[in-house]
Amino acid sequence: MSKKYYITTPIYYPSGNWHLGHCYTTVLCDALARYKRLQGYDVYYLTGTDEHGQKIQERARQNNMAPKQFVDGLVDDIKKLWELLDISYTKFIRTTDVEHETAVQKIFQKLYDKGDIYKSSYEGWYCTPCESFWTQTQLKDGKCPDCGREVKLTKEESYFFRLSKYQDRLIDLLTNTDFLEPRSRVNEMVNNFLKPGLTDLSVSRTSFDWGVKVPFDPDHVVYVWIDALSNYITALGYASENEKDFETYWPADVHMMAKEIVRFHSIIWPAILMALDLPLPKKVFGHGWLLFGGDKMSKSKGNVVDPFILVNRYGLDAVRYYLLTALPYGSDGTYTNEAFIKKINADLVNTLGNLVSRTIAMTEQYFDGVIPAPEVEDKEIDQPLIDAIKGAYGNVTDYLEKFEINKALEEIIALTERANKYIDQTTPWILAKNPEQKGRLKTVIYNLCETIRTAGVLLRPFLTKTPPKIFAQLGINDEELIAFDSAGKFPAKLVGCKVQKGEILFPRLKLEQELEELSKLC
RNA sequence: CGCGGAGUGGAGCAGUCUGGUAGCUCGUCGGGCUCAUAACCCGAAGGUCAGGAGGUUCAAAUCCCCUCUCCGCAACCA
Repeated sequence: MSKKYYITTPIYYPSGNWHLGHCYTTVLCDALARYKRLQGYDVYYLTGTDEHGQKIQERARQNNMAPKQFVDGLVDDIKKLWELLDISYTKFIRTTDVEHETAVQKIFQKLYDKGDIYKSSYEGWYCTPCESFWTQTQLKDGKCPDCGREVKLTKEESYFFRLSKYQDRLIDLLTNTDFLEPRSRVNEMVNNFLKPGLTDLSVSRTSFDWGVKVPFDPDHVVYVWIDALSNYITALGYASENEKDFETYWPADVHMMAKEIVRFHSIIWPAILMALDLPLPKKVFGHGWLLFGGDKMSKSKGNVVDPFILVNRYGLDAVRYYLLTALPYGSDGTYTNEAFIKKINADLVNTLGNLVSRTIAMTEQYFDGVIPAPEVEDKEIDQPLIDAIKGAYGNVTDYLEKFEINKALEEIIALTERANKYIDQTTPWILAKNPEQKGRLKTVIYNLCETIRTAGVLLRPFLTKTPPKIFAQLGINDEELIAFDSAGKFPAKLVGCKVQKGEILFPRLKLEQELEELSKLC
């Protein structure tokens, strides 16, 4: 059996505005999943939706729909989005799946039987119009922080999870292992929540009923913590009659998410797993936010960028490329239409696309499209390019292992930049005029073809449309030549391949014109 | 003193952990080339690194202190 790799996105809350932020996390995981698959891992890639809760119930009511009916539509939308983005997930879990709901009840029961869940009550300030509970410290001037209206002291019965019991183990986990990355998030968690001391966690609600019923107390529904977080194991069949996938894939290799939910995944989730006596995930990674201009993307701010518009207009790979390069390790990044257009032009059009175009064109013109065997070398000029070709594979994989996706891609673009320079150094068009230089020209063309082959192979985890186009243009029929680890091998067996000029990989975008169009469309 | 992050040429960023006179991409200007998608290659101008005529040091963007500004987090927005 091959090595396994289990990667997850969070399960998204169907708020009705799927935007580039959701796309970021999901495309990021997709790239990692593809990367591991290409390396021969048995990959399980999970994504899904978190569909219970008061907000959904309310919004469904506003739309005169049953909650399930309401979320069904939103789930259809997001599935279409993932299809649009070529997301290669293994399973899409919904918290409304019967298997999930059943398993959640079993988990809740198990924790209760063990004594890690107990019944009690909590006091809070209740805002009737908002139907929300607030703690003393959350109140603004004694009023509801959301709407500013009066609140009244109310007592609500609830089941509690003994989170406090796991405090020491959690501190140890976060501070003494690399469970949580980036490291800066560890400080945040430890200083804000662990050091001050954990309090037990309310894990049921009676104020709404759109959720999983507590098995032994149907007035209560299981609150989000246990319902949503446990998707990572219920998706694999945990607490079902068939736990085969669970046995194969758990623990997760990485839970990927944006920074605002790191807390739940690095404190509450491990505690639940500890209580269930299950192995912990190997890694929780909290990436930054894709900001719009300087602001967080949100519907209320009206700055949501529609992924469908971008993909339809610029192609999937342009969008995937931008997303994957937009965020440095652990930090925030920005989306603007202008930055997007410029980045695509600079990297994909001018550098990568143009290199492929000119290389194929020269191979056709000088060698009738048949990739020649190298003959005459010029070590001083050739070696730096060959070193770059050979080195790229190791650099890219190193960055991927460290979740520095943007740098991995930079590495590939840098390779193509290097090849563009090589063309100027070797001036093939001059070599072509002198029959005595034919041998030298063969080597130059061969090296260039190798470069674009390597770039194409290395791009396979990130871009889904472009690599096959590059291989087709190179006339590659041999699977070996597109295998991921073949990227590190030079020379490969390209000699004799019949190149074929295809459509331009990425058409040039006119900045002014596109900005105008986009402002109309969005 | 709530916690965390950030403040570097016109824009966006790297460099700060392991101190030694600042680097990348885009833009601008000049040159070269013509295989290529007005693309490509080379070169230049432009910053003294938020502020403190602060501390440590032979030497600080880089370590310490203070101030200012911006952003995020504080029970469910990737």
